[in-house]
Amino acid sequence: MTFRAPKGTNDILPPESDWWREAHRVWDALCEQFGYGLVLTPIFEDTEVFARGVGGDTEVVEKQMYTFDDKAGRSLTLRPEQTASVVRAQIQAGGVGSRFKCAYWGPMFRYERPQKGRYRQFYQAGVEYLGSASPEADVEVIELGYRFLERLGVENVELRLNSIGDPADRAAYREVIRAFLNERRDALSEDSVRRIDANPMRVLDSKADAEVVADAPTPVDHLGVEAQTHFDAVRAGLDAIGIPSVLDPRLVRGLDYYNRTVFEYVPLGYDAAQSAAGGGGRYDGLFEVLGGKPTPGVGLAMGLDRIELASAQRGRTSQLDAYVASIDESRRTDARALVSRLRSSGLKVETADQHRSVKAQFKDADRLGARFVVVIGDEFDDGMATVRSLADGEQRSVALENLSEWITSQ
RNA sequence: GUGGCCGUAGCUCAGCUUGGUAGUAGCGCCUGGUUGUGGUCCAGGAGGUCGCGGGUUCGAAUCCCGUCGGCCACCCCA
Repeated sequence: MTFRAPKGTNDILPPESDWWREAHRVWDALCEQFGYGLVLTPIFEDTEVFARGVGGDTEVVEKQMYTFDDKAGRSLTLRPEQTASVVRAQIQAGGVGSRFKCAYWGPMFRYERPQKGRYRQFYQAGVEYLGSASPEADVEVIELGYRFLERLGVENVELRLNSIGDPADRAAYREVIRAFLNERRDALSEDSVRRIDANPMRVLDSKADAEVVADAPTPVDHLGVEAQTHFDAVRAGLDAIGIPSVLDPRLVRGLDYYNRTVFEYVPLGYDAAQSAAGGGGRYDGLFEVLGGKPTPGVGLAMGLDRIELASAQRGRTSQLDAYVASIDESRRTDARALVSRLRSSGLKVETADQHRSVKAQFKDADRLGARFVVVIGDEFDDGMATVRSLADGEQRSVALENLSEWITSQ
């Protein structure tokens, strides 16, 4: 009997995981710079947190949740996203005093049919900017996601931006779009017809009905004064810091808690149906929905699995500073002692774990991408080592006491 | 959830139409050509219950059914 990872889940092993380690470092550094503290929440929550937070009419809640009863009969759900958890945590902690900025990173779970860039366990890095209704918060969050992709070498990213207005704007718009869709009922797909009553705005991003909906009224043309002012400020703010964006009036997103600003990052070179590498928006009503005091918020989530697929740095392995090779069995102890000293001085160093032919050790070093091979032979007794550069084959004698400085200086 | 394509060595894949019991394939791996030296080259070698289960047949990688998994589109979103 052999086992495999469950459908839609992946093992991420070296050397592929080198990218993940790097992405995690980049993310942590970025969030620290931007002033976002770390938030850790449970991987499962009371099912109601998501059912209410994400919204009962959403695809995610209707059919994608990993829900189970624990031994005491509580209904729990593996988090399909983390915003609802973070908001729940803040309410539990007593609410947000002034502004509160936090970041997270971890696995999310949705029961879907897997595809490239779409898995049942997938990874998101995200931030939440809570307690501020200012468009400046939107701009900062959007910039952070943009910089993340930039630092990971994701090229040709299109930032798509839209505003779906305040709840009152949307209620008015809903009647307009409903009327439009009803007139064209016969031309629409089954899915879209079903949405006319439940969630007509969602028909806008249907691929099957793209033609029918091409000249449909859009939410951004039905914004109230306040939402319009807010949206203008977000766009101006992005312009001011040199982040290009395109207005996408058909961008609506599938979670109920969004209002006003919504956005997605789409790497244009990434050829797959699951094209959004990240996205987010404003969710000013979410605190009330989860039983808290009215508190505005804006956030984003970046899809690490998809970013990896689009990242220029994928497959790049980190270099080893030195590989220590022993000339024969009796030199293993000396080799180990040197490895220990070089590592203590901060270098990345590897060696064999038993004596092998020198040839085999060089091959090993080459495979690992070592810059230098340090040969430990009889010269070791005189305090010397032979150092060969694998890049150009140049070889020289270096005193052991200067070795780490010498390698560092190269 | 719906429709389609696919599953042979560690990886990429040929063979499947016309069933006869797997390939000098490429890459990778190991050893040797150097008694203390890689990446090139040459020689040799290891490695596969042909995803799994069942059926048809004297005989199945090859045909049929089921199942698991992957991919693509829809859907949905990260």
